[in-house]
This record gives sequence, structure tokens and C-alpha cells, in this order.
Amino acid sequence: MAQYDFKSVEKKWQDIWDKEKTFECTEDYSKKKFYALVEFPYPSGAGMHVGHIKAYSGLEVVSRKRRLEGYNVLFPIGFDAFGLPTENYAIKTGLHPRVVTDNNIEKFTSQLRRVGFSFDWSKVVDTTQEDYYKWTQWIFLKMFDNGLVFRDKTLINYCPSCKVVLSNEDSQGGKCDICHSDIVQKSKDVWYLRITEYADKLLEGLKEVDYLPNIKLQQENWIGKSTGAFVNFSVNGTDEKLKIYTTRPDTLFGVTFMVMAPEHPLIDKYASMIGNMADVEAYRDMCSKKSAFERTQLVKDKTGVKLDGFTATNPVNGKEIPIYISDYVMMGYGTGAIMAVPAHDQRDFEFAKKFGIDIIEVIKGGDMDVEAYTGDGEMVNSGFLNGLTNKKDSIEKMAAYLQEQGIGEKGVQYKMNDWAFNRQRYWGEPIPIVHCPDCGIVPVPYSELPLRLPKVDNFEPGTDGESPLAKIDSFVNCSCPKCGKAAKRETDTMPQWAGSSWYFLRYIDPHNAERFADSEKLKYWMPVDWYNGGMEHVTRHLIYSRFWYKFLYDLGEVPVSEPYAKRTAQGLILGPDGEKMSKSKGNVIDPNEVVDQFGADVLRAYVLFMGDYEKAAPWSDTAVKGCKRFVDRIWGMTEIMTEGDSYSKELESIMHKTVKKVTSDIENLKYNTAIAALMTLTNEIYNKGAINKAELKTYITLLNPFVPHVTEEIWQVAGFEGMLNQTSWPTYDEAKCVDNEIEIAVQINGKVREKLVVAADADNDTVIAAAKALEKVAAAIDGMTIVKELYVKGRLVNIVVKP
RNA sequence: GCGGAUAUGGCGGAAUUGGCAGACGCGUUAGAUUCAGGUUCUAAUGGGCGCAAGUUCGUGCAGGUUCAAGUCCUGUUAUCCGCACCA
Repeated sequence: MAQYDFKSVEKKWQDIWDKEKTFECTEDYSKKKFYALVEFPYPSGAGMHVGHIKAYSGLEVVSRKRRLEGYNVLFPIGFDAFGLPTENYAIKTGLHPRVVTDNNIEKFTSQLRRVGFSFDWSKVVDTTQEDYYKWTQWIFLKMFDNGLVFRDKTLINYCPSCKVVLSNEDSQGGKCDICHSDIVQKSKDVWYLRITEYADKLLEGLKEVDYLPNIKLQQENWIGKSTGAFVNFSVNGTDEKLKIYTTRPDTLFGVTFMVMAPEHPLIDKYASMIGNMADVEAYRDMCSKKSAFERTQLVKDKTGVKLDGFTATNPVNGKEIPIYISDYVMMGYGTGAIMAVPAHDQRDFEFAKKFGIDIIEVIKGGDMDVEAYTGDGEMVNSGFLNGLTNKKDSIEKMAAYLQEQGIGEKGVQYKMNDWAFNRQRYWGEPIPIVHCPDCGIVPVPYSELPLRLPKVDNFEPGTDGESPLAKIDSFVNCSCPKCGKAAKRETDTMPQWAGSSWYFLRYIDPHNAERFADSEKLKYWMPVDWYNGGMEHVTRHLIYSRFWYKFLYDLGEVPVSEPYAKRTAQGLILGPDGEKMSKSKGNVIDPNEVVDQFGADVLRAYVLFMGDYEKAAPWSDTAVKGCKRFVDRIWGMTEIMTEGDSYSKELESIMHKTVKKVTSDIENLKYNTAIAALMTLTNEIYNKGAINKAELKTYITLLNPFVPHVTEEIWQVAGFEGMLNQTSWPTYDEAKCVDNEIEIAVQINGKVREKLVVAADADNDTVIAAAKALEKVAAAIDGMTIVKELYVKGRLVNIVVKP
């Protein structure tokens, strides 16, 4: 077989597509549209990873298929280029982050082009360009105007190594998301976005979108809605109320103590009343020094300090109860204080056991000597709730009572926290805020956007968590937009999540200087029809971007309430050793080398064929060769083509079946079985030894989304008109997909004993009679009693016999 | 600890949703082509027993439902991922 020269052929078609602007979408709004979105890459210095190729190949195939189906397709790409790795690399090498970013983007672009992705290259977006981040800042200011931005002095997660403040999301497990060193707690002024305001909308919106079920579930868990009640306990000897949040107000009669977070503000307010403030301080000190490891590993060992002379009263029975501080209660959730019901909460139970506090059972059914009982049961020791057996009833009754007595109210809490929205770094969007000694916090006027990131040589982080921008006097010093007096600019920048929270809107109209995107265009293109990306982004990025989008929707700036109609996620490509690819393990596969050795078509086919698209699968250097053979065999069709304008008898059925299978598999992320079916068809064609023009046309059209270069070349060699990517997707005839005659299995007592060829539409009796007439079957049932005989249409016959 | 997922040949993975387990590919073996290596082609390829026709065992493990179970039910083990004192 003639060898196929992939190097020149692939280059040739990439140049043609580029020159002809083949994959640019049109602004013809009468056409049906399809917006396919893939997560834009962070252009790191390491270049692309085969994982990127897999992530983009899925919707690449769908996009090419949609174009053949007559859709106006928007399949864009861009770069999420602000961020720490670039800045750190810049500091290390002395190059400016702008230069590093431009170099990396160039590298990524050439790599992406070599793979032949059908991106619309006229719509590339780069989050670090002024005309892009102008609108990131614009959205921030809109949020500011609408009360969604606030500043709060609070304990923050600070990474001493990166010298940055981190959100809870970025510092999970007490480790910095970027450098993995231990986080310390530090008090600082922080900018927040009030994402909790949108918690309910984000939850509700999930009902109307088509996300994979596990993606929805992860988002629900992340938002973490719980319903319960707020209850006010009076603090003895003061007018103060200690407010707590509980999901089980019905257990209020079982409260025997209360616990506050060590940082709870009431402690300082009433320090003079607390007899053992020294112990309290010592405990607080100990908590702040606890390492993340201790906190996570020693979960079971409760610690705490009882506050002397500081007690509360249980509002439902008037009993005086002690107050403790303990680090198992966190300031960040609920009100930072809890009512403890040791009989029915395991943490409270352990604490009570350790400190010798009373345990009062209020729900029957458990053993108070062993553990807390969290199940359902009859209410006891609970005054007016006694005798109720339904949890919902007792909660309702108690909630009504609290309301009536003015001591509490129903409430809702979310695990999701407000979004800490600043970083002390250079390579990010400047936050458009001015601090004026007279006017306070003043937003930069919209007319002054973009607030440019100053071009400087020294962008190393300041000491003590100050932003590098703080050292640049020409940036910091300004006049107040409101009163004109000397003022100082905010020097923190936005987190990396900012630019990626709305990029899909900019793709629609990337060069618009008047608006983030034209309203008419938004109306036509939104929502994104299909968004694919990594599983690791389905909580943070996906929630943040839905939040920004829903905010813009509430302002009337965008047309539909949810940005992404459908979301899927691809599985990782592991190294050949089955481990996650990483530079340190030396198991990284460079897509460039694969393209050099085998060609882009082979790489594309392999990343989709290697396994279930949604699951992780290890790379195999030898298995790639299978795809290389496949592509060569496709090319080999040029040597066995014959004339003919309709399918041959031998191939007719399999042609229709393959069209059907490939058509539906592509829609269901089953790229691996789609390619398997195409391989089977290829084998059939070679068995026959010839392929006529009609068959060839269908064959290469089906293959085109997967291996666009070789199929386009065959199209031309075979002398078809125009370009293959401008033809139409093949159709199939359902009637031609079914065979007239089928082979079925004949089972005796569930075991296959014979095969039988029958007419597809044969009835039960005919088939069973034919089965029984088979020599082997007749022998097996001879002298036996037939208990049961059945025919599953098109599948098998089973004859159940006994002696 | 909680939540989610997964478990099928030597390997990656299929299996019309309860109907012939192992599609497709890799690898391996034998043969052909070749000076040779590579490429390509043909055939075989889950394990056991058997020269063979066959036969038997087989989808992490133990039970169960069914004419029929990789698929459903009960229990159990292992691995991976996410969250982790959320009141």
C-alpha cells in the first residue's frame, strides 16, 4: 500500500482552511446556530499537553459534524493568561509577564493549529489584553454598584510562600492550591463578591440545564444549602443575645451547653466578665498554631475551654447552661456559635463526654452511653413536643413556637462562602477602586476603563502580603474621582477566576469597543449549547461563571438565565505508567512529538479511541500505532476505488448501520465506539476489496470529523466537487439497518448449544420448531420433558428441559 | 467520617440496558512478502481438559431473584476522586 505522506498533506489542508477562513462562523442569523465551548487553556511555558488535545477533540468532532448538518457553528478558542505561574516564571527569568504570555500564546497557537482543530481563529480572546480586561473591570464595577462587592476585615488564609491571600476554595485542607505549603490565618482587609446572594438562584438554575448528573450533584454539594432556624439565647448578666444556627430546632430541650468559635467577637466584648480570660487566650493561641495536619487528623479529639462566669439561658426551659469555646465550631459557618445537643449530635456528644456535661435524651431510640442518636423517634423530655414521632412535625412546631415567642426564626445556610476576590500579585486585572481619605471607597468611573496594569520592570511581591503595585507610586497616587483630592488606588488585583468567568460572552463579539458584546449577537448565540471541560472545574469555575452570568442576566445585559445549556467533562489521560502525568514523574506525553511521528489525524483519532471519553485512561505508545494503521488503511481506499453511484449490495446494510451508529455515538460522547464501528466498516470494505464512489463519499464524510486531513485529501483525489467539509452529513434508512436474516443462539437450559439462521420476522412457533429440528437440539431434548420454550425475537431460543 | 464513582482476557476497553461476554484496537504466536530490520498481508488468540468434534469454568468476593445476570437485589472487599468538625 502506498504510504500516506501526512506531513505535507496535513500542512496543505491547514493552510487552505486558514486561507479560505473555512471555519469562521457567519453572522447569518437566519441559520440555526450551535455554540460549542471548550475551556480555554492557561498558556503555560511547558506548552500543550495531550490532555488539552483530548479536551478539545470531543467538541471538535461535534462541531465538524454540526457544520455538515447545516448549522452555523461557533467553536472558539482563547487564552486564560493572567496568573501566578507566568508571574513566577517571569520573576525567575527576568522576562516581563507580558513577554512570557505572548511567547506562550504563540507556542500554544502553533500547536493547536498543527492538530487541525476547526476553531474560529478570528475570535481569539486573551484575558490579559486591555480591551478584554476593560470589561472584566466593567462587570466588577457593575457588581460594586449593585451591592455585590464588599470589604471586610477578617481572618484570611495567607500563604507565606506565595505571599498571597487565598480563598477558602484555593486553600483546601490548609494547603495552598498553588505551592502546597501550609496556610496561616491572618487578619486583613479583603474584597468579597457576595456570591451567597446568588446561592438559591444557582441551585434553582440547575433544574433547567442538561449537565451530567454527577456534575449537578457536585454543584449542589458545593453550594450546600441547609434549612433550619436561628435561635437567640440570652447571655446571663447582659442584654446580649447569643445567636446560633441549627438544623434541628426540635432538639432545643436537649441543649445542655453552648459552644462558640474561639474567634467569636462576644468573647472580646465581654472579656471583663470572663473569669479565665488567660486560659481563653492560651487556647486561642494554641488553635492558631495547630497545623492543618493536626486539625484534620485529630478530628475526634475535642478540645475547648469553659468560660467562667459567662453563661446562657435556654429560652425554652429557662435553664442556665455553660458556654465553651472550641475549634470544632468555626466562625465561617452559621453564626460562629452553636447550641450543643450531646444526645443527638456526635460532635457534641464527644465534647460532653470529655468535659463531663449532662446528656439529655429528647428523641427515643438510641443508647446514650454509646453514641449520639441521630435517627427518628418519639420526642421525650421536650415539653410541648413530647409524643411527636415525626421529625418534620416537631421541627415545624418548634419553629412556630420560636417565631411566636420572638426568640428565633426559620433560616437557611449555605456551605458556600462569599468569594474572596483579591490577590497581592502583579499579573492580574487591577481592581478599579480608589481609596479617598474623605470619600472612602470610590469606584473608578466607567469612562476611565480600562484601568491599565502599569508596565514596570519590578513586579516581585511586596513583603507582608502587599501587592507589587503598592510600590509603584505613579499607579498608587491619583485623585479621587468624586472630590478630586489626592487619593490612593487599590493595589490588589483580581484572582485568576475573574477573566474566565465571562470569556464565553466575549467570544461572541471579541472586537466590540462599545460593549462586552453586542446584544443582538448575544441573543442569537446564547446560551452555549454544549460546554466541555475538566471535572476539576465543575465546582469553582462553573459556579463562578454562572454567578457572573446570572448577575448580568438580572441587569438585563444577557438574554437567557443560564449560560450553559449542556455540560460534560472528559477524563484525564494518565501516563503510560497509569499515574497522573507530571513533569516530576517524567511520564508526560508531548502532543508535538506524536504529531511529528504519526501525524495530527492519528493523534486526534487515538485520544478519542483510547477509552471511554469521560473516564481516565493511560496513554499507550504501542496502541497509537493501531490508529496509525487505521489512518493508512483509510488512505489505502484510494487504490481500491471504483465507479458507482449507489451502495453495492454487499456493503449496503453495513453502510446504513455505521451511519446510524456514528451519528448517535458522537452525540453521546461515545467517540471510542464510533471509531470502532468505522474500523469495522474499513475491515469490511477491505474484505470486499473495492469501494465505489457512493460508498467512499459516505465513508470519508463519517470519518471527516475525526481525521479531517486524510479524508479531505481523499475527497480531492477521488475528484469530488469542492471541499469535503462543505458537503452534508450522511443519512441512513432505518429499514436498511435491519438484516433480513439473522443468526440466533439456541440454548438448552440456558446454555448455547447451536446456532440457527432465521428470517428476522419469523414468529415464535416457526423459530422454536426450527430449533427443535436441529440435530443436536433434538438429541438433547429426546426423552426429556420440556418445561418451557421461548424465543426472544432476534436474540435466542431457550428450551428448558428436565428428565 | 460523609458523598460520588469504578472493578470484565496479557493490556486499553465493548456488550442494543436482563438475552450468544470479550466488539474494536494493542500485544502475542504461526505463516507469507523482505538479504535483513521495519512495513504490509493471512490465520489463531479468556482459562482448564482433549489429537479432535467437543466439554467445562469464567465479568473483585459471598449469597439471592430469573428460563436467562457483567447488567437487578442483599452483604462484602479493594481502588480512585471530591468534601471534610457545615451545627
